[in-house]
Amino acid sequence: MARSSQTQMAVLGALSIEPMTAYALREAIRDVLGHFWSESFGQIYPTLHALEEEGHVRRRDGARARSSIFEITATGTARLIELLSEPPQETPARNGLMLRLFFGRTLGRDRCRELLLSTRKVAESRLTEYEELLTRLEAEEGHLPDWPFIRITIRAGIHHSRSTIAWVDESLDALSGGPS
Amino acid sequence: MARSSQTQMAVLGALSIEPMTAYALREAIRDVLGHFWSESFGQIYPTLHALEEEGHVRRRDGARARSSIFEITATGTARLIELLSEPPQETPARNGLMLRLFFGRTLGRDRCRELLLSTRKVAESRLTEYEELLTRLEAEEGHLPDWPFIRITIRAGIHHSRSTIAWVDESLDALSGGPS
DNA sequence: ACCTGCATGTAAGTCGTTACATGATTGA
DNA sequence: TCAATCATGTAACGACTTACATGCAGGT
Repeated sequence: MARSSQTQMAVLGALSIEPMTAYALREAIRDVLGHFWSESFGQIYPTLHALEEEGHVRRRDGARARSSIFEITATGTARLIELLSEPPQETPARNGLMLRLFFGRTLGRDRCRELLLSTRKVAESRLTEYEELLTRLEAEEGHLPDWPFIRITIRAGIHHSRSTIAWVDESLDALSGGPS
Repeated sequence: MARSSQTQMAVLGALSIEPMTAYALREAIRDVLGHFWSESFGQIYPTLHALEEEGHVRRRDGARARSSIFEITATGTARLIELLSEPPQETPARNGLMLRLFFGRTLGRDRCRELLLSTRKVAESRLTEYEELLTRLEAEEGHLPDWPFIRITIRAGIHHSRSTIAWVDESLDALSGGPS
């Protein structure tokens, strides 16, 4: 239930795909889940130790103790399924862009336009990124059992970016005409 | 700059539209900004007091001291513009839905379908809500100078909900065929 | 007399980030 | 040998939420 189960979920999930060190874990979370998830450094180590004590992960000790590779255990997999089955808990909404636009009269039309333009730029580059990622992974990992699910998350990014771009264009139109 | 400027922005922004009590402020933030912003109770009072000390808001004292109506001052407006002009700071991504779908192989196809269906349901009811809100406010407040900006934020909700629905439908299609 | 809603606040605790501190390994 | 990267951890701090505590006003 409570107790930062969110971080546990991300850590166990990553290890369920492939065993790795804490350091690699952090990079995997940043690079692979980065588009929709983040964990800070200071969370990963304590969580990993807690999971180890509970027997949900274990060290697969190769020669050196200096860098331990963690792998998920059977109870860890059970725990992961349990966590994944909990309803996603919404983080409190905090959209700085919308807040600024909402008070756009005070901020001024020009600043709003700039905000919208830079939002568009970000959305466009994300869109390209997602599309390339999809093509590349489709070829490299298209046969893996995880792929259909990974694909869904990338498609979400694509849909979202496109809708952002459309909304920005509409909004810029709405803001033109009339002075500052 | 730092120091929970986000909360200050929301508070000053709300007061820039209309003076009100702390209590009303909390309700306004929940009801009006609720779709993209949230402030907890325990934040609003301290922030309001801090803003008062800095002279950015003042109490407009009617008869009773028991409920003070706060209004924004000239320096408060300046401060608000300053805050609104700062680039929106991204909150670290934490999308529980995507995390669960990403590990969908472990979670299981059926659970993923359920998740998607309930996401669709939420998106549909949001969409209806936004559309009704837009119609209603267009009539009631369509003439106010704040309206074009408020409208943009509602349209964002509409675009976003629609794109979510389209993505869900696509994903459900992708998940059908093949067993659990 | 009582309940609901308006109104104001505080305290404790969680969650999470950032910065700091340390050291091994590897390649140039 | 020196820099970059891999690797592990802690400590301090900040942001935010929840629960608690209090009391008034107005309607039934």
